[in-house]
Amino acid sequence: MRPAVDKKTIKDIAEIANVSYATVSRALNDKYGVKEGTKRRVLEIANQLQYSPNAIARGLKSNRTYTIGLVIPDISNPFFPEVARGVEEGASEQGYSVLLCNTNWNVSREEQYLNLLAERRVDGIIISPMSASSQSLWQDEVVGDVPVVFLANAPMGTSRPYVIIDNTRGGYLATSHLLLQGYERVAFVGAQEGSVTVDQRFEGYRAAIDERGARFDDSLVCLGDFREQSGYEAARDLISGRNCPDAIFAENDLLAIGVIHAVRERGLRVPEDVAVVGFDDIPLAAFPEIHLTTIAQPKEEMGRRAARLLSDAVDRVEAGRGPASAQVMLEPELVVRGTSMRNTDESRLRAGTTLPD
Amino acid sequence: MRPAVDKKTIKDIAEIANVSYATVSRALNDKYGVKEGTKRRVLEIANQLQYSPNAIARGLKSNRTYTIGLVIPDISNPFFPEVARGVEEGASEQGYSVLLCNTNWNVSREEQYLNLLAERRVDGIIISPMSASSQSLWQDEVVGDVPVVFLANAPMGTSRPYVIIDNTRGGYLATSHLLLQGYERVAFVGAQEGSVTVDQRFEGYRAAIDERGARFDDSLVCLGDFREQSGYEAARDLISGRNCPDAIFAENDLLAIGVIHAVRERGLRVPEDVAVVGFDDIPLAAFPEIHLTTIAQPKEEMGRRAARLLSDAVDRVEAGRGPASAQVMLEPELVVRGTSMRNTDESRLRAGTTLPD
DNA sequence: GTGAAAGCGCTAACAT
DNA sequence: ATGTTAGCGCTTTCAC
Repeated sequence: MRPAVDKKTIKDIAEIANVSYATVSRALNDKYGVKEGTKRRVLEIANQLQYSPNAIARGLKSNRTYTIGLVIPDISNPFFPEVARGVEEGASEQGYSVLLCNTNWNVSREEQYLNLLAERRVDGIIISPMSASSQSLWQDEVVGDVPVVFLANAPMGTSRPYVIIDNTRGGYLATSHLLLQGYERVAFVGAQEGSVTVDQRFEGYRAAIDERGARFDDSLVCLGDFREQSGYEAARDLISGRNCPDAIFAENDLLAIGVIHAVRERGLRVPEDVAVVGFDDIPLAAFPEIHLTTIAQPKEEMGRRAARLLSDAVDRVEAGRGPASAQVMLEPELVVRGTSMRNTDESRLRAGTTLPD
Repeated sequence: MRPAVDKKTIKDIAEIANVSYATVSRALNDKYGVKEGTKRRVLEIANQLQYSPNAIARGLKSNRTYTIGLVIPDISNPFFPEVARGVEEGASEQGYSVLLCNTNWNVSREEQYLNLLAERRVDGIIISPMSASSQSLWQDEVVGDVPVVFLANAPMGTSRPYVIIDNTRGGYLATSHLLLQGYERVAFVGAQEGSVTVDQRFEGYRAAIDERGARFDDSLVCLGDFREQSGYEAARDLISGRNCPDAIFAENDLLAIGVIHAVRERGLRVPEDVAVVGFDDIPLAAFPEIHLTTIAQPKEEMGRRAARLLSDAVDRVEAGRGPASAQVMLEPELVVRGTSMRNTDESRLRAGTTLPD
């Protein structure tokens, strides 16, 4: 029971304009079959009344909400804001609004949100799932027939649309680069096991090692979680271990930064003693003070494309055509900065900018 | 005309359960006046049918959408992700979902979104407005009687609820700190003029200068926009000007980081030659490589409190009680790090961590 | 304890 | 060109 001025409806307009409210609806929606005069009058009155069409009612009738859900682990993780921005942009271009769903890296919250989105009858869902778990979630039980697009992280072998980069290739690029620079004992620092992206990046790492004739060493692989602290700890262990690596590939930038801190704290130099390559190219990585070599994902573009893909999927479903699923795999890009080049002017130069004196 | 399995409704359940659909509604909503037996049966069937209540229909009936709009300039600006996270958390605790509205620092998009949110009949709006402009927007024409809570940035003298920090005091703290460290010519670098927060931070700056008996110098004030680049340019100009400052208060951290880069590029040392203090305490500021002294805002908490405030406001409106407006002004906190301490062990120590050797 | 029916605001047949 | 009416899925009187 809202007090204040209750919102005006088409009936209010109809009454004043002396027409049926069907006519008002037609006029407002620019349907044909309305005399110019009445149309103008209706529009005029609507304006005066500050009429605001009720999207809820419209949605009930049309079965379309023009809303999509964006399900991500954590908006405050530096990887996601740009992605989210891309999604928002793409979505709003297509006339959709975005419900922000932060799962907090929590599988049950992910499922909760999926149910919520179903109840809200969103037109579609863009999700960056916590992969391992998601395998089961995506057995269609939860999402039903709502179009879904995976973003940045997709279950292996899914038939649904997605926008990702080639993570395996990314891992390969990173590791090859290190090997080509002459580093020989390249370690792998990763977040939780069982994550599809982590696994694939590791796969690329392995492939590069094998291809370049380096020796794979189990003790050079270190898993933890996705936070800086985890990278810090991993690197600390690696360095103080019996066979200290001379390069570390961290499968995300936050980890990589933690790695750098641990290395420096140990009194070692980056990249002279230990080189570091990250993954994602978060904004932090580009800062002169960090200047991290990394594998870039076009985050904003990925978001935008996911939104467009979803919009297409919705249209297709609406039109009765089946959910043909575009699966977009973008090329990762190696961005060479200062943490991976040994004995070059570049590395000295860059390291130099960090110095206060 | 959705194909596939059309969603089940209470009628479907009613049919199978051999009761009227009113009864189903009651059972589902746990209303009293339903025999235990039927209730269980209904629930059972609902479950089997994978029934998912239609929030749209419910919303139409109840005039409540359990959705709020979060209107911010740009989620990819490092200040906002944490704020958004807080909002999302607070909102979902209270049973609300969050529509993410990125205005892209664009006044007309801000207004567009406000209209959109009105059409969607959100239960309330949390907004971090682009203040100067917003003065007009908030003449209630656009938002009507939808509860609004301002976040981080509120129009001067508004009677609506808000959650902000004391920006004037923040500016004062930052500047005093610099003055107390013995710096004498403290410059002010700010984003666009006419922003309430910028103005207030400047006011604090002025107050501190006057109070500490320093001389205010017009040529030490430099306005631009909110990006790092702008801080960089401002500092470059200040430094090469006739009276180079020995300290710079930048009213946000991104600006401050730009300032630092300009100073270093000029061959000057931070903080020995030029001290820098920022504002906001974005995650970047805490990194050892930057280690920026700054004024902290409890971003996540602010978001959470805004969500709670809004929830309260909605409840109040719903209950017919007027929109009593809690206005929360939090204390800013000076976080002293390495960019503002001259000639102390602390500063040398901190600067030292930056060195690769 | 349960059913019948009205109605939330809108759109879309189907009349006229 | 416009009016009448049904109905989207649900909640909620009001009867029985």
